[in-house]
Amino acid sequence: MLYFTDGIYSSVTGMARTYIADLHQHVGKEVQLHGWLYNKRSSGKIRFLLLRDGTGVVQCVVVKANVPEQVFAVTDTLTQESAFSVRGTVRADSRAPGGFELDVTDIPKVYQVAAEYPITPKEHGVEFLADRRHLWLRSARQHAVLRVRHRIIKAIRDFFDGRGFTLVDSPILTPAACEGTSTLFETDYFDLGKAFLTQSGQLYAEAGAMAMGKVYCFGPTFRAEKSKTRRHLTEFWMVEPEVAFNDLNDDMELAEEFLEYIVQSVLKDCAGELSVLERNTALLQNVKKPLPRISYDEAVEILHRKGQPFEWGNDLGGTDETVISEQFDRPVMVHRYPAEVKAFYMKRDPQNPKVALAVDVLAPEGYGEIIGGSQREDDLDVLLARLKEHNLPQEAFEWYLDLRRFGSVPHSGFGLGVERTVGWICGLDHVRETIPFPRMIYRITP
RNA sequence: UCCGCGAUAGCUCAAUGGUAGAGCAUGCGGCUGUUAACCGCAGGGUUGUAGGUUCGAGUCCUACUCGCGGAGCCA
Repeated sequence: MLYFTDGIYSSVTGMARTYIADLHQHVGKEVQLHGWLYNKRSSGKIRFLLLRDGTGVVQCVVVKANVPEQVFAVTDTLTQESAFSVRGTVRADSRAPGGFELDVTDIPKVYQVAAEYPITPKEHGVEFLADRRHLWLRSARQHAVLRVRHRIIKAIRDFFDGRGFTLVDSPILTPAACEGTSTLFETDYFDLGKAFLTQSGQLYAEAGAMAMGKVYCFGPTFRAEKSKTRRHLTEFWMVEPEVAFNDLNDDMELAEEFLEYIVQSVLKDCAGELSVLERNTALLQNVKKPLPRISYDEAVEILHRKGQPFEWGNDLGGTDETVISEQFDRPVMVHRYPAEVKAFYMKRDPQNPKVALAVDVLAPEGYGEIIGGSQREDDLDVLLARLKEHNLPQEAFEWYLDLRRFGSVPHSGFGLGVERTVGWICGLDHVRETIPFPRMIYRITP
């Protein structure tokens, strides 16, 4: 990848700016880099400055005999995270982790000498780092996670955009609970009463699908549940495709192609990042369609065979999901859940009205549910009955019911949780590292 | 809301109920190839808060606060 070694000039020296990731193109030439001091080592008359610029880290070697006295003196004033620019000659060196070093000729500008930096090269606890998330983002590990996250989001957009989907954004402020189940964040909304932060864009995506055929919405989602686990955030990102005339099987096919596309894109473009994260990619290589499909009934059989206490009719818990996913070498799709544990809008299976035409995709290695989807109930009268059963106010859903009054068709869709997907692909032990500024029940800063 | 674990130097952690310690970071000094560099010296503490037991509490007891993990709920 090229990082714009283009016409951007330093106002200080009039010399083109070069990025560390592009150094391989400049071996033997003089370049000027701009960045921050990542770490420093010294040995008498030689200084090793580790410079990071967002694209990588390079060791800059300052030899006392080779630079003016004041340049050498400047190196002793630079503290960790001080910002400066450095000029020198690029040299390939097998000892360097990145393969290249810079033989420094000048330090033309020191932007700022940083105050004592709290995050040292040694280990820190999670609370300490979380309090300084805005600085923690500068570390190599966090760079890798954020780059993978970026690549995943790009893959999501490329996948749908390349298949004729239209992005139809759903609102974040909504008048009522979408599904009536979760606890939502509430706020005053002028003279119109209460408003809630959305827990899902799905109902609006259905309206989009009836208008445009194939749509997806992609935005932040909010849950006020007091969930306190490594898989939960109060604010997270979800992408929700919705397709008119798709049944449950079409939905599962879309989901497996989608997951394959995301994972293979990351494997292809983020090998360096996954290496920094020490991620074993063997299982990720397996993520290709077809993904195994089992019914909820078969999932219950697996649990019983593995000695897991479980009663038909319950939803799968975190441990149950892990036990099931351990039986497979790639994500597994579990379909046809008991209708009673699922949302009101899911269509029941005509073959067995006790189950809903729903599907959850469970990621391997205990990362849990990354996709939840279903075929939607498209019959007006059935939907009206479901609203009553769930004690939901019909008037709040009139617009949604209109979708069944004016050209109702079978349709289906699903939602993918971005943070869980990032956590799974990166092999992280907590979703709080998958988003730049995580929001959890006991943390809203920084 | 429930269950479990934890809180000691800026950070990560030690310390049988008997004088509060180390590594890193910081400051000073040394070293021309260091890779979380190394070597020497120095500064740095109301042991989360409030009570209690004891001749004596970082250590034992009670309550509280905050955090972490899990359950429930969910992506």
